[in-house]
Amino acid sequence: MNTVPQATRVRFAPSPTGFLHVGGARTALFSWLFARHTGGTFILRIEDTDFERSSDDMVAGILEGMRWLGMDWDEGPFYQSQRLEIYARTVARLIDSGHAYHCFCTREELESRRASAAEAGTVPRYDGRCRSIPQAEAAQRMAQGERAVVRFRVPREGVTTFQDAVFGPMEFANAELEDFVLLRSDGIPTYHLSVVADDLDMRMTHIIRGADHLSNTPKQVLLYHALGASLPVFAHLPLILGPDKTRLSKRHGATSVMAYKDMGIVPEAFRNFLALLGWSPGADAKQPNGPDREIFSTEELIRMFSLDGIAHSNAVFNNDKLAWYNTEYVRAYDPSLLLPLVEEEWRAVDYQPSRDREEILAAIALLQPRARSLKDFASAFLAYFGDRFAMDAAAVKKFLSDAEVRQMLAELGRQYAKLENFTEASTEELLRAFAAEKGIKAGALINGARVALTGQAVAPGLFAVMLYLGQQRVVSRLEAAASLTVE
RNA sequence: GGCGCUAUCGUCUAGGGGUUAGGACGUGAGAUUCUCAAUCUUAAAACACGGGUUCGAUUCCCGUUAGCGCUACCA
Repeated sequence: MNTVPQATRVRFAPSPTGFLHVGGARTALFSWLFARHTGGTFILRIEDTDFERSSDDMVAGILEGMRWLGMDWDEGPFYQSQRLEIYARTVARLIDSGHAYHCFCTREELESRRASAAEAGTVPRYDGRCRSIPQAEAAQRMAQGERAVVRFRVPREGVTTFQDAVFGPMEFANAELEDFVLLRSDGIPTYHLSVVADDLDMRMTHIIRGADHLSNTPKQVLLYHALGASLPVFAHLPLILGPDKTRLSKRHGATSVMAYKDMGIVPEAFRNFLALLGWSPGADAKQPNGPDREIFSTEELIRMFSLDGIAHSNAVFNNDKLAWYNTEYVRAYDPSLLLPLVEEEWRAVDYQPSRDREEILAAIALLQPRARSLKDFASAFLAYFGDRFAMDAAAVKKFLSDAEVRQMLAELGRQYAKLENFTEASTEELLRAFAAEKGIKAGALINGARVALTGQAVAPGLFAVMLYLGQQRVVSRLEAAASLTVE
């Protein structure tokens, strides 16, 4: 076949029956990466033909999630609910060509037939009893007010085949397929019809979606054939599972991507993590000396992404690894780029730092080596951004429960007040001399001072903290240790 | 039940007819001593099972088992 290089057109087509969830986000990411890698077009289409379960809030939530992850789209969002004529036209064509027919069986009838089939132990498949109703008769019955769905006339014999870019050649016996519904009795299309009609209308070249659609694909292939269209490339993605290896769901906790934002995850970390769930850059990640690479910039991901690297087996979502990615990203950020994200966290908890921008950036740089998430800056590390901060009870108990130590810290504070050249070296020198004079281990004083100064048992090196905080704050916070009550 | 997909450390994965089966997360141990949720060193940890094919299978084929998916007037 003589193939003309064709610009790729790929879509992400979520159903707004829930927020953007992890699985959907991964599908979107792979589609987006593929479109960007191939220099093609990325299209967003909202599949809202299930009016009962779709809502505007969910659409907004999905768009928010897409933006958070930095996945921009070139066309859309298109809404299937606004494209009903296209589906009606498509169905009319299929009826005219004999590929589809009206079915007057009611839901109740179908259900009872399914039930008895189940009882008899046979396969509960639509028996095609309305297949032979002539079009004229069908038209007449509908004119009299009878409700009908439109079904696709699946060939009784033969096989339907297609090539999946991930799973390879696929073959399904037509006899396994039933005459599925294209148009519901209220005139709303079902998924199979709308997805094919739209993918055709929007000239999609690649259909990237979850493997849960693999078994649905032959039905759609049949539709393509019936419409005289050539097939797009199908690429099915293995699913993402929860820790118990069942399909990821609400039971497993956070399932909406925005929940991860709320946990203090930075979008780049989430994206990096997601990209390597079910896809691997293979040799591109190998380094001559040292471990394989795990951290990739967006540009690298786009450059390296290919359908070939997609795994065939399902993957378990690993929270620990996500947390590790987050840590790596949070620590690698330039403080000035991290600041806006931190500020968002502060707004969320209604916190206002009382230091100026330069100091805040310095504090962020000081804290980054120990931070794991954006949340750290909005809770544990607040003592660096202002004077309003909480004392961690466990830390106080561990290092400040001795009243004598608290008194010594206050006294140390008074000595610091008199220190002329307040530097890392001088503060350390003074503290160690003071400890020696008091006959106490320097470590005990250092640990106590850390808690007095930061409210936490975990902090950067104490004297770096002192230098950052400045003489005045160090003095007053140490002196305040004396009046601390420990239960 | 039928159909489909899948199977490498606990997890994510690399690899592929002959390898000490590689890396990452997590876990254990040790070091450091100014804390650790920091850092460094280090250890344990995998080819599901059974048959073929082959001089040789973890790799290819078949089967078994297990897991997942589909089997709607949901998508």
